[in-house]
Amino acid sequence: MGKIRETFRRYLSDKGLKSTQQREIILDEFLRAGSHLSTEELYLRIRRQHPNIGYATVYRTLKLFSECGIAEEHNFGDGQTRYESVAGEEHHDHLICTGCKRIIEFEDPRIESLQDEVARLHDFKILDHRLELYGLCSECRQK
Amino acid sequence: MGKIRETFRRYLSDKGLKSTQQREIILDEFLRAGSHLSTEELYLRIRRQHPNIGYATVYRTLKLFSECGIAEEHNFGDGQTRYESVAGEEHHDHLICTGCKRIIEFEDPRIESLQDEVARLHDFKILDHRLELYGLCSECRQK
DNA sequence: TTTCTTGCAAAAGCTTTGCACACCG
DNA sequence: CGGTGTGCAAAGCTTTTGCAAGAAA
Repeated sequence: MGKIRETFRRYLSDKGLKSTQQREIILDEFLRAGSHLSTEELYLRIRRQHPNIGYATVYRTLKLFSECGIAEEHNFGDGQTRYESVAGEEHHDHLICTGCKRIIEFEDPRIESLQDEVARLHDFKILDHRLELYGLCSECRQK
Repeated sequence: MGKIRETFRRYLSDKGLKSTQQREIILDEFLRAGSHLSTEELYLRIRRQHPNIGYATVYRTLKLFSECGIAEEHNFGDGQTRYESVAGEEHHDHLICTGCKRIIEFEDPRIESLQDEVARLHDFKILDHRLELYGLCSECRQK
């Protein structure tokens, strides 16, 4: 079984929560679909195959994913919360093209370590961070 | 006259917009009040002295500030848009204490230049960016 | 059974807009 | 005057929640 599924199921049982068909279906689709989906986008995808699953369930399940650490919430400024699977991979940040809305992930350990340094300077304990670069990709600049 | 007021007035006249009492009052209070205010917070402050100024006017005026570059919109994840005055000062980023909600500004040119490097690598033209470090300040850690 | 979940619909927040009247240039 | 701005209230959106019926343990 996938590591993520395992993490999720363990979280549920640890908390006395239940494993349900809906949660499995939502997790499947969440993992299958690309990253950075909004609640609504995921809901619409799921509804194709499972029209009886409600928006609230998707919403609540995504919160669960976030709580147990298999997904991260993001807010790219379009007024929708987006979720991204964190498949045990390295942390990464985002380049966001304001033209075509494309989201590119990147990762730079040098930036991370400078962040740690800033935090030390201010006697801060960093729990999370986000770095987003907004701009235009080469294609959109040509238009 | 302050540089910011001048910028704002020039923007208005360039666009054929009008300078009004309300806009002046809102700008005054915006500059006087600390940074990182939400629309509502600013509205409440203004209402003390000017109970007849409506929320919508504050909202629309903040948008104007943002358009003409004297304010920046932020979203720190609490569901409210916040505005910060950019008094011609250096760009800076934010350390946000999730305990006491305090917001500390910082600035690190080394991080900025690494960001530029990342953008170059992906053939991106950066128009804006944001870096936010969430965590606990020393006081909140002691509790 | 007992407790947790679900789906629906409704409530909440915050943001945005329509409109009639007021004001600026 | 003509066009823009204001204030109010209402509409829009997304996110949350209450509740009765349904499913897991």
